[in-house]
Amino acid sequence: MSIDEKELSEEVKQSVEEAWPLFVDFLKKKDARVTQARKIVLTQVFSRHDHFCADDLAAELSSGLNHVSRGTVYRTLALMEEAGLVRVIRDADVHAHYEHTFNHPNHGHMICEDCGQFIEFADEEIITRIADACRKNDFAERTHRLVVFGTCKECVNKEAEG
Amino acid sequence: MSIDEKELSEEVKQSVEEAWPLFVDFLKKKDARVTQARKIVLTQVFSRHDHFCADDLAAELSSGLNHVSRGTVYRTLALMEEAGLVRVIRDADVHAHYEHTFNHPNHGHMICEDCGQFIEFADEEIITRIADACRKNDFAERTHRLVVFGTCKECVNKEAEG
DNA sequence: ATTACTGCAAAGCATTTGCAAATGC
DNA sequence: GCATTTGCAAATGCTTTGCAGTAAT
Repeated sequence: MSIDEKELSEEVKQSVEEAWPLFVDFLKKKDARVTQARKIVLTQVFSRHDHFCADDLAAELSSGLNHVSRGTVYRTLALMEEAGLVRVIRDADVHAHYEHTFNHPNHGHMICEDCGQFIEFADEEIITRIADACRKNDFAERTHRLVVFGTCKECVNKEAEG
Repeated sequence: MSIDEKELSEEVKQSVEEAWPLFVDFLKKKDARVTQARKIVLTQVFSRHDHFCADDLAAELSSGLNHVSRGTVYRTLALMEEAGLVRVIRDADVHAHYEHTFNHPNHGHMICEDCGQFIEFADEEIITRIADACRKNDFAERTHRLVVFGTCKECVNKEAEG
């Protein structure tokens, strides 16, 4: 049951050929295993040109030769994100987070993935440029959201000490 | 059982005094009703200075004099967002959306709230400015996400025709 | 009076997880 | 051979919803 038998366009094949070794490296560095299931998921990801959601991908792999279970698809996507091979556009975090708008113009947020802290930052130019991009695309902006994920100063230091 | 009996700082009182009439106007325009529960939720929202999540707010209002049920808190927050009084920082959309990163630098997405379409847009300067902001805050960026919500050209036209 | 809103508890639903079997190393 | 992964199905947990009672207009 090799996945190479799938009908893949040249473009997809090439992406997979470039991306798979990167994933293998990542897995080895992590002392994780290089498995069939992980290759199938990666291939399916690169077979899609557009945006997709985890559940659709899982559905596509729920039957047929290249079957991978839902749980494994979710687990592999998380790994691929960690490896930087996939990006989350819209996340389904357990909690929806709010803030009030009153006298508080839109701004970006940095979220520390270690301690969960939110740091606000403002940049007029970014807001202007977003508005410009919308104008160019004839898109009527209602609101926007800019979130940066990473590690805050304190947590970086903590790690360095540890 | 008036909510005015709550101990509120001057600052909070003032925000509520300014924001409540705006919400009342919004509700009237919508032919929706101005209710005690809605005022309690709005007051609680402005009693928080920081970011909060829907469920925490619901927990705070789940007991005591100013009791409001979970369902109503969620429904009211949605109304307040529509009214522009509250902003969602991190949403719990049903689906998490992904895209691949390979040969595909980070960029923004406009999501049409009518048809669900994703439109990509790139702006080098925005990326640079985000990196600058992170540097200033000693924040180690792993990745960022920029999403604009609104209505695409086609859907705006559709509405105009309808 | 009429109609919308609320509370409650149950349902929804994407995602996560526990555990036995399978697979990579 | 041993440890990690997988598949399956059940659990999780935020959010939504149906319905009967309540409150706003």
